[in-house]
Amino acid sequence: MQTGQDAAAIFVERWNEAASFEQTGTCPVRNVLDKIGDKWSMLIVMYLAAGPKRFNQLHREIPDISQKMLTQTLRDLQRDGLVARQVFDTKPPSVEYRLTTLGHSLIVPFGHLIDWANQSIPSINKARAVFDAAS
Amino acid sequence: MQTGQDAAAIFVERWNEAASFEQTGTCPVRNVLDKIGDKWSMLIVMYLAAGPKRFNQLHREIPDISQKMLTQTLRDLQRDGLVARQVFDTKPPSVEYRLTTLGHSLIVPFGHLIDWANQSIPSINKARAVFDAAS
DNA sequence: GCCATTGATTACCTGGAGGTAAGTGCATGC
DNA sequence: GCATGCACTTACCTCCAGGTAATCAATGGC
Repeated sequence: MQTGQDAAAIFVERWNEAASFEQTGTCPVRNVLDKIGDKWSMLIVMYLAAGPKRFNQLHREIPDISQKMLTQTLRDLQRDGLVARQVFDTKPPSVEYRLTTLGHSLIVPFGHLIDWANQSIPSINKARAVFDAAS
Repeated sequence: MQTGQDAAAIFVERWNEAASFEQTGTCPVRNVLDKIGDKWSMLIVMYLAAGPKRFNQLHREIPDISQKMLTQTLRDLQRDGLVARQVFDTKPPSVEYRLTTLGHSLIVPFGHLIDWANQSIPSINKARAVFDAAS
């Protein structure tokens, strides 16, 4: 709770700080949250948490992602230093993706969020049912 | 780490489960992540963490949100049971928003994420600089 | 020769999140 | 009698994340 309050203060502060930038929404916290909110980043991180994977291996395990989005999301993760890309000079060149130390460190706090989500889903669904019934 | 791995497994499982639905993206975990990823939900939760606030009070404290989005986001949070709305029958009717118990419980895991983000920003920026230099 | 696989890139298109601006009904202040 | 504040609602528009599909260059199997 205390940590939460502190975090809230920092969060709001940074957010406001970014708001004063105006030109670009370069709030560092928002920056991270955008990745978490996008459709594929966290899914890929979670798949890579199990160990390094090749491009098409990921593609097969996540059938509903397009090649374009897989490439693009991996690039973004690589750019942010969460994922490392390694090319092997085999006959048909193969590429391996693995989480970096930084990438692995995300799994812990993100895991807490997922745990919260899973625990809270019943309450949320109940609240929604009540809300929708009254409208 | 262990918790993280477990969370990852549950996450991926649920995600896939939702993928099998096909018709609607009703993955419960994605459902929660969408709120966290959207532009205003978490900012409002963080502002309300400090205590109950009135509509226009929030609007003044977050100047760059539109009335439309403030109303809409508050409604969504209310529907999910994260925020409670209380109407006072004063001469110009006033409305107060406060976090529910469920809403407060989000602050803890979300705070971990923010902490991670703040701690990791230097690494991320460095990684970006390196990546951008090599392209 | 034909086709598949590997890891991409590119052009084109759509849906929906979110912004802008105006309007609403009521009450108080000047 | 006009403006202001409160808590919205509505119509309209814009932008971009993400999807679809075609293409690429090299290689090995049939």
